[in-house]
Amino acid sequence: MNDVPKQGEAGQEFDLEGFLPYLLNQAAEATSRSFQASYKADYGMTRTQWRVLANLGKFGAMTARDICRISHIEKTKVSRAVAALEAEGLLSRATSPEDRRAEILSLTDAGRRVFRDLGQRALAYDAALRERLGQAFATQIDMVLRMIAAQGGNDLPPGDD
Amino acid sequence: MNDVPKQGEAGQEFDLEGFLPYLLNQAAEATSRSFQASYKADYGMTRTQWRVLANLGKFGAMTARDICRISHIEKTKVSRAVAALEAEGLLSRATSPEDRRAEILSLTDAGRRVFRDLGQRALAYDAALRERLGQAFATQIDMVLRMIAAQGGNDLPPGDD
DNA sequence: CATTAATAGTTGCATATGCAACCAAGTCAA
DNA sequence: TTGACTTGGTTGCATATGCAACTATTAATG
Repeated sequence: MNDVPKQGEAGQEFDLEGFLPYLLNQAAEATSRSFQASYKADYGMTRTQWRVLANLGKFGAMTARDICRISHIEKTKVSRAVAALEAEGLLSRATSPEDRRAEILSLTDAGRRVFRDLGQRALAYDAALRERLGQAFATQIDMVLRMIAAQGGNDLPPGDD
Repeated sequence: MNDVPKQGEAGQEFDLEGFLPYLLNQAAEATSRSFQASYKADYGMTRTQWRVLANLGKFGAMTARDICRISHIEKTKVSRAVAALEAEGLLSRATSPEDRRAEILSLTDAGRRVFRDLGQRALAYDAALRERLGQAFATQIDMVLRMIAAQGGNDLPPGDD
């Protein structure tokens, strides 16, 4: 905490705290971390697992590839999450009749129960958060985040860090 | 993609795509992933390393603990990032005179150079992104993200996922 | 002082992830 | 049909991370 950072000789200096990717990460981590307690502690699920489950819960049966497309999660991540969820008896696979490479994934009853439980908590969590932010803002932010998510990192392949 | 998901019997059903933590993550990942190319490809840095460096670059010399407080990054993560940056000759340590447990971290000249380079790119990246979003919005979103980051997940310890 | 309770950092271990290589089923064209 | 190419998924390996346990130093308390 000593010397004042030297100003960049040419333009303004870079300010981490105004850097959108940084802010987004902070915000994302804060919320995820907070909600993660639910699926981690109670169901021993990973974030990816929770996401896969949520997608299946929301959109119904579909193939791993579909999940990748929809959620922008990497192939291998999905593959492993699916394996784990299956092992837990939360989802089941069925080779697609049309394409024997593909596997149709669907939640089991147990899986649906978990989805409903976590879904409820998620709704509550989300509501509380938006409450604190103010509805108007919360609505706007949705739009912006969607935009960023969609085109913020165009050209690049999916998958987390 | 078969059966329509059964509506939750009680309240509305949970919609992943409207879930703030989810949206934040998507957005954060999209941007981080995009910008990460800079520090990863050119300097072989990890995101954590880049953040630590950015903090030191912005705020000047300080202790690892300070970095933790400021950036909300976990202890061990910082410890390792520091070790790595040191190995690369980008920062140097000096045991604090007041407290021999603490180490004062500061960027070396090389480190400052890297910071300036990446900082420039970050500025450019950020500007382009905000451009696409529209300045007005971008300003607002900053506020909201800060709020979320600050209190979105209060009560919880730092660290990623 | 002597003991006990923090605190700054590091390290071991188990897990999650990214990437590239790989297998198997499909497609396309000669 | 055969051979080249694409595509749905999985796996091996190296790396990044989280958590808990640990060292060294300082603070607090008797």
